[in-house]
Parts: sequence; structure tokens; C-alpha cells
Amino acid sequence: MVDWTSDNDDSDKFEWESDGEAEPSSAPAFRNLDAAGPSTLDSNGWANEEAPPTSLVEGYVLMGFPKEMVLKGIKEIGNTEINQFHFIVFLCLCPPVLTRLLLSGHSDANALLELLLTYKTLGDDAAVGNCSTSGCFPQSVEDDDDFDFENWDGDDDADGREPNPDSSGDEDFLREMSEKDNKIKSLVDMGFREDEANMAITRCGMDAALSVLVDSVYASQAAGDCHYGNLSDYEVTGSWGGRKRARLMEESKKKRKRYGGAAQRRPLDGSHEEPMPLPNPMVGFNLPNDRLRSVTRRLPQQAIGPPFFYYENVALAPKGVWATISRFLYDIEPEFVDSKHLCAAARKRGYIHNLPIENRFPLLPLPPKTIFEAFPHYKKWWPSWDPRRQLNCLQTSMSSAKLTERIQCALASSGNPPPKSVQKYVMDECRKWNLVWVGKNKVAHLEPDEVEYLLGFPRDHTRGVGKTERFKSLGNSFQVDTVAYHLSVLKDMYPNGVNVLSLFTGIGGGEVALHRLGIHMRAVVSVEIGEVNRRILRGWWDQTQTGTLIEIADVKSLTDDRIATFVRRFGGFDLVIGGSPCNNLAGSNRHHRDGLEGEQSALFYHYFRIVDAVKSAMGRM
DNA sequence: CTCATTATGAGGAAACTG
DNA sequence: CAGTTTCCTCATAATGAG
Repeated sequence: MVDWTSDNDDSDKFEWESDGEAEPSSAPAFRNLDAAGPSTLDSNGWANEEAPPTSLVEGYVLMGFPKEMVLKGIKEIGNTEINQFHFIVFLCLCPPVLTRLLLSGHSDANALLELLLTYKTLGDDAAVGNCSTSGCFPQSVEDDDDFDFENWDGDDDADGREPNPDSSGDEDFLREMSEKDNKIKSLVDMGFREDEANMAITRCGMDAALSVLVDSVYASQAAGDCHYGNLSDYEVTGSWGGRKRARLMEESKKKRKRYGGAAQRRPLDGSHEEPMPLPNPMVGFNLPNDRLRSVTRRLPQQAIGPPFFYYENVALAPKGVWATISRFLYDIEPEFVDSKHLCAAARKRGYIHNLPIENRFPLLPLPPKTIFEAFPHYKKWWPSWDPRRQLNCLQTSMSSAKLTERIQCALASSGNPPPKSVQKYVMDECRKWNLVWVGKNKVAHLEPDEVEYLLGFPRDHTRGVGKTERFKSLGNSFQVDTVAYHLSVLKDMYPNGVNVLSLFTGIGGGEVALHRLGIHMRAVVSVEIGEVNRRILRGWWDQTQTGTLIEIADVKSLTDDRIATFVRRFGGFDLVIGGSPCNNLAGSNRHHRDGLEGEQSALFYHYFRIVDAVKSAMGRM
């Protein structure tokens, strides 16, 4: 056994090997990178990489059907009652389809044929009567128009359903379909039945947010349509509402009233459209060595564990997002903390958790809170007109070398001190890109090990992968000191260690925090989509831990059944921790800041689903 | 193809001004 | 109080080099 409180203590210190110029040659920092130990398989023996298709259309394409054909098929069947079975039957009963597949040089045509024939047999036995009324069979193809598979170019809009003149009908259709597929799939993944999901979309419209759809399903259940599993518990909690909430919380346009101070409480009962106000200063419920601002809180009854859970995301999300997140996570008030109060870099984040907030303690040694304390050697070239003493948020990408050059030119061709206009230009860029002064008139971005240090990770934690990847992974991570401060209350509660379910693990900020707190992890089940991140976590784990680590790639594949299996195997989880993707919420995303319904950020609903599944599985223990 | 580099504002809230 | 300015943001797509 290892002494959990004292190993690897050099991770606390950041030591400069030289003047910072030296870039040590990359040595493999991890052991057993590719050695897939027995613990990389779960108890069912499933491999880690398996992932279900994300949509019906995609699914068939993955199965080897040409996309155009899939689209056409779905169109013919009708897009309101898409059913995997119908579609397979449709394809089976179209000999031209089979012919085309077999002639198309598909790499696995025989296997495909076998699959189709299998389904065909099933279809003959069971389902013909089932769909004979819907006109979903090839007849409908033929009496519609002369559907010629051989000359089909995939751009056939002759069915007249699409009045779209610009011949992008298929694209629109595809987009619409996959959007609907995704929503249905998300709802099904959350434990709803497919017909419930379909009904909700019909009621609320294609554009309804997922949260609205969920509400709609619950409302319909509460109205007595049906009861469905343990989720019906929520029908009686007032804030979930037994009534329809067919509005987008994100669309609240009400002028909001500001207030200062974190101590004030506000009803989160959804009876108003007031967005979630951010505290100023953003210090959370309390800070180390600052008992003055400490507050007490009372958790809603349904929020109380087990398990404890800890959720994180960006504080400055689009309007209404945090109200929605909070509503799903048992109406717990978020704790908004800017990590600039604990380290030298800002990081405004919201945390929703059901941990006690009394008797927290920080990691020691306390991290430096200013740039000069963290990196003394930058003082030498720091101009007096740069007033920064802390860094802005550490992001996922770094500035270009061209920018350093432009700034150098601008400064070289002006006096000392430079005119205000030049100062403003330089300061704007420095603040935007977190640049530091490394020479005369010379600024540069931080290095990966500096970011590791600021975020509270051991040095070289992300070493061994590309520099770009390191910045990306670190930029997406926790600030360890901040999270550890919140998790510190677990130490006395679990002297024998904890079992952790870690979602969206990334490079393992939560795990590092627990380790640095001296909390033993008996078992960690980690879900992380990024292969690089899984490797980083595995490397760190093998170096520092003796417990069991199970890595899973896709959160969607962590079904309620598998969760129940893990709960039985480990005797329950003590902590469910994770921050769901922020890239559709973050302000720096120019292209797809789509809010909580964005492609990645919508995975929040899986966080909710999984916490709830753990809750109910542990309730049955 | 992969990997690294570079250019690319919107959106929201706080601070400021009159 | 309304209008304006300032500030900040767990990013993505196009391009280029190998």
C-alpha cells in the first residue's frame, strides 16, 4: 500500500530548471501507454471504444447504406413515424437496393446481405401487418414517381414534398431529420420511451429546446398518460411542475435586477423568468481564510445524496442556461467562483453540488495569486504601463507568433513609454491572449507547463502529447485548487477512500484534486471521449494510484443498466463528478454558441440522467 | 492524411458617463 | 436612468507544412 498523503509531493512545487529557454527533449512521461490492462474492460467485458450511432440516418450510413438512399427511404416511409424496423423492411423489399449494394463494391456486401436477410425473415414473420397501413413499402415508391435506382443521383426532389426551389431539399431534410433524430435519441437515452419523445416533439415543435421537451414529457406523464419508472418521482416536486412549460427558458427577455453578494437566496421555482444573477465578487459560498463572507445553505430535500455529486460549467453562459441546469439538478443554487481568488489566473465557473460547505480547507501550499509570485522572472521585462497582476482565463488555444512580431514592431517603432494608442493596442492583445513579457518589447504566450502549474496540476501532467493538444486539454480543465477546496469536506467523511464516477473527465482535474487532498480513490469509472485525455489520465493513474480505473469513451454508452452493474460491483458511488462540455456556451466560440442545446453542451442532459440513475440504483441497494 | 499555425467577432455583463 | 464604452470569454474553421 501507498501512503496516500505523502507520495508524489514534488507535484506541489513549480521549479524552473533554467531561464525558460530550455525546451527539454520530449521523453515519454507515461508508462504503459498502450498496455490495455484488464481494468480497461468493464464487468460486461465490453471494449471501451464502442459507441452507438448518433442518429437513425447516421446509423444506416454506418451500416453501409448510401446516405442518399437512406434519405430517400426515410422520405418514402414518411418522416413522422420513423422506425428502424420499417426502414430495414423497406430496404429488404427493394431488390434494386440490394443489387445496387452488391454492385457498389461495398467492402462487406456479403455481411450486409446476411444482415438484411435476417431482418427480412423477421419482417415476413412479424411486422408486415404492422406497417401495411402506412404505405411504407416499395409500392409507394413506384406509384409516386418512377424511382430509378440505377440513375438516381441522390438529388431527387420530384416527389413534390419539398417546395424548396434551390434544390437543397435533401440537405434541409437531412438536417431536419438528424436534428429530430438527435433529440429523440437524447430523450431515449435519458430513459424516455421513443413514442413519448416523438409526442413531445409533435407538441412542442421541432425547434423546442431539449429541456422543454423533457418538461413536456413529464407534464404528459403527470397528466396521467402513463407512469414510467423512477422518473415519476419528479412529478410531485413543485419545481418540476405538473404543467406544461412550453417556452424556452433561454428566451427570457426580462430586464433583470442585479444584486451584490453571494449570500442572497432566490427562489428557483421556475415561476419567473429571471435569469440566474452572478454574484459580485464571484467568491462562491466561502473562500479559504475568509470566514466573513461565509454563508449557510439548506439543500432541497430531493437534492440530498447519496451520492454526492459535483457539476461544473462556465459561469457566463447564455441567458437562462444556468437556470435550466439548476432546475434539472434538483434546484440547487449554483456556487459561482472565480478562481482568481485562489490562484493567479481568472476562471469564472459555476458549480452545482450537494456537498456540505462547512469546514472546507484548501490545498497546501496555497498557490501564488499574482503573476510575479508565480513567475518572478517575468518582472524583469514587465513595463510599468502594463497594470496586470493576474492573468485572464486560460483558454484552449494560444496566440500566434505573428502577433508577437506585430507587437514587437509596434513597440520598436515608438518611444518609451509608447503613446497611449500603442499601449492600448498592446494591452488589448495581451489581455486577450494572456501574453507575458519575456524580453525587450517582446511578449509571448504561456508554455504548457506554466498552464499546468496555474491550474494546479503536477508538472508534465499532460506531457507526451502534442503542444496544441496540451493547451486544448488544459484549457478545458478544472482549476484544481478551486475544486479541491470544495471537495475537501469529503476527507473526513471517507477515511477509507471513495468510489468515484467521473463524467467528462478530461485530463482528470477531479482525480488530481482528490489525490492532492489525500483522499484515496478505491475505484474510478471515468467517461471521456478524447483518446488523448484518456491516455493522460491512465498515465497519471498508473504512476500515482493503486485503485481500479475503468475508462469509458462515450457517455451515451453508459446506460442505466451498466450504471446499475457498476453500483452493484463497487457497492455504490460516493461521488459523481464532472463538468459537461462548454463549447456551445462559451463566449469565445464564434460559430456555434448555440446554448445548452448545442451539439456538445446538450450532453449535460446525460450528466443529469446518470446522476439520477446512480441515485435510484443506490436507492435499491 | 495528420498536425500545427493563423485569422476570425459575437454576445453579454460590468463599468462608465452625462 | 439610459446610452455608451470597456472588458472578457473551458472556440472553430481555413490554411499550410510535413
